[in-house]
Amino acid sequence: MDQAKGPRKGRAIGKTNDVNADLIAVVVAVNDAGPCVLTIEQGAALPSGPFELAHRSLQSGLRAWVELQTGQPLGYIEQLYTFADRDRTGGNERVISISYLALTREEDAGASGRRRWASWYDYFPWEDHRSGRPPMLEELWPRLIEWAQDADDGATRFDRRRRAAVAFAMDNRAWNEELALQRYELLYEAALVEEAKRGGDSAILAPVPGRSMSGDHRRILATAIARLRSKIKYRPVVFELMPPLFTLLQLQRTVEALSGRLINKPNFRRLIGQQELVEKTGATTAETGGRPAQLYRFHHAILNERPVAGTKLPLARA
Amino acid sequence: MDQAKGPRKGRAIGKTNDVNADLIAVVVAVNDAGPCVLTIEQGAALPSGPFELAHRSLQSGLRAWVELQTGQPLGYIEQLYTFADRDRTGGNERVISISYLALTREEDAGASGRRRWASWYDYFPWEDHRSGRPPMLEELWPRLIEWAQDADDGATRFDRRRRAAVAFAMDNRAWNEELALQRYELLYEAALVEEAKRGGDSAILAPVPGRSMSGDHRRILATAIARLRSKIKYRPVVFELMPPLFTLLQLQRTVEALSGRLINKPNFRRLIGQQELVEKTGATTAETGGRPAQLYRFHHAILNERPVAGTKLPLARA
DNA sequence: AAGGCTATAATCGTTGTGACTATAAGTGGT
DNA sequence: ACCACTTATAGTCACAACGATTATAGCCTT
Repeated sequence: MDQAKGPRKGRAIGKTNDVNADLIAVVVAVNDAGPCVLTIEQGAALPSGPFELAHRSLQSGLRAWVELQTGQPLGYIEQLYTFADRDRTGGNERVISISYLALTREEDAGASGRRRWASWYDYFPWEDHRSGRPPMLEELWPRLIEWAQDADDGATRFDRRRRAAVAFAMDNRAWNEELALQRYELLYEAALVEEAKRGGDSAILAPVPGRSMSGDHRRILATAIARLRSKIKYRPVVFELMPPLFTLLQLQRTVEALSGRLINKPNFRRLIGQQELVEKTGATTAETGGRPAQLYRFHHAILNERPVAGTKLPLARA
Repeated sequence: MDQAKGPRKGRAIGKTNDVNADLIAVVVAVNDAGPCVLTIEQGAALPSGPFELAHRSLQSGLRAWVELQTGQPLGYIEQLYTFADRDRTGGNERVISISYLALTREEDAGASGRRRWASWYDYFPWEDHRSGRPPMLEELWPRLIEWAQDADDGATRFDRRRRAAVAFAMDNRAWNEELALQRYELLYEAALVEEAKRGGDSAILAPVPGRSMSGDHRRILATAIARLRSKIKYRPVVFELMPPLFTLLQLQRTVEALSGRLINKPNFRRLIGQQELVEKTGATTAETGGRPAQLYRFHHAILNERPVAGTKLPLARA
């Protein structure tokens, strides 16, 4: 859809409104260790670079930067969010950041030295509920409550308390894995993450466990996690992360890695089966320890027939 | 979340990578005539303008442009999509467009001369199924089939035919209102809309009924419609379009206007009721002709408690 | 041979929700 | 006053979705 733009009124002459546009990629894969994100600078940053004239499109610019910085070719790509940073030079330049989510299979461990796959949960240890509720949550709750109490007026105290309770499953609420972004933003607002202290804020509190990243990259990663956790429930995107052949348990483990919670096995298999999302290959594998499992492949044709009703997953009704 | 950006490597010196960033707004309201979009230039364009240094954020820049061009203040805003236009000057400038969806109540009919509320379905007449399937679809099908047949190789023919069938409910398929964007893109690809012919393509076909817009504004509108039709099913955003007090039937008519299809009345009321999304005010209105209806208001508190499970709507299961 | 692991099938019961019917309470026309 | 028509509101029925659970099968290691 390359349409010429219509006439523009009120466009200022000259360079006063020029900006730089940055492309930032969250590249996700899943391996035995869990869900991973592709990083540079020893896990401190996401691959990124400016959108340049040489790039044919935003997506191709992103692919170029990721491949240059990490050697990783990208398959599935989806736009996440665009935001404008605050002036950082004070000059006549601003930066717009356009973030993308990419899904890939973790292959090609090419020796591009700067790249590194890091687990999601190194950055967000409170997000992994596959082995039950992380103990650190119980240490987190009182700190959030304290932050809520610190508010000036009663309305804000009440609001903070409620937001914290919803996001972090306080007061016997159910954990909602899709609130990953809200949780990070709440911790940022409460100055409980390292990033919140860079602005010169004289907050003294020790940050919560979890590795930080440069800039707002950890926030972008949280955005990607939330988006992906939501999307796997209604679109069959998991298969972008799977090898060509896989067992149903491998598929289930991948979904569990992403959502950060366990799934009932029989229900998972029934759901996958009745949606015709996979097809048997006839081959089996004995690498799983117990009874050899059927190897399946993704039933690509289904993508065409059912553009909407995607991969519903049995992830806790209420 | 205004975090300072980390150090950047590889940033080119000078102005070579500068771009202009445009903000484009799809402002939606619903009145008795149906779902409307705020336009300028007699319905030929959406409000838009460049992101400028004076703007504190992308959102505030958007609000400023919309208010300047139409006098309409905006409430709810949500980012839609960011795309890069192809070079249009051939020079060292590119344009990035950041589009937003805004929901508002159509009040303040202030005399700002350039503004005009236009019905969605003037631009997409095939999207309104509230009175059954639009007859024009039957004239559209053969043209799409013909386009599919025109493909060079068999695989493309098959693919085109299938995409057309899914998007436009051919072969007794069910109509899916969320595919508004796919439908427009398909018509564009098939050169059945006026916009497709601007590039100098020597297509001779007469365009399908439906008003066009300048640039790719109609495509952005289609994006907004698809997003909104999807979102009302899981988030209570409809209420942004309602007056403070409303009857359940008015609420239902609004949802029907957006989704372009009719809803079963008892089921709609049951769903709204059991989700506690509205609360009775005690007041009634007799303006509806029959038995006076209860006036409701949106139960704001519910937004806080249930951040996820939004407004599920009884819109055709399969 | 036993125990452990995984794969695979089948069952039960609750909830969600689409389709439908019935009743209540106003308006306007004759 | 009656009737036709409008809309509001409540209730029922049946089926499909799905969470939880149990049972059986097949291969491994020790």
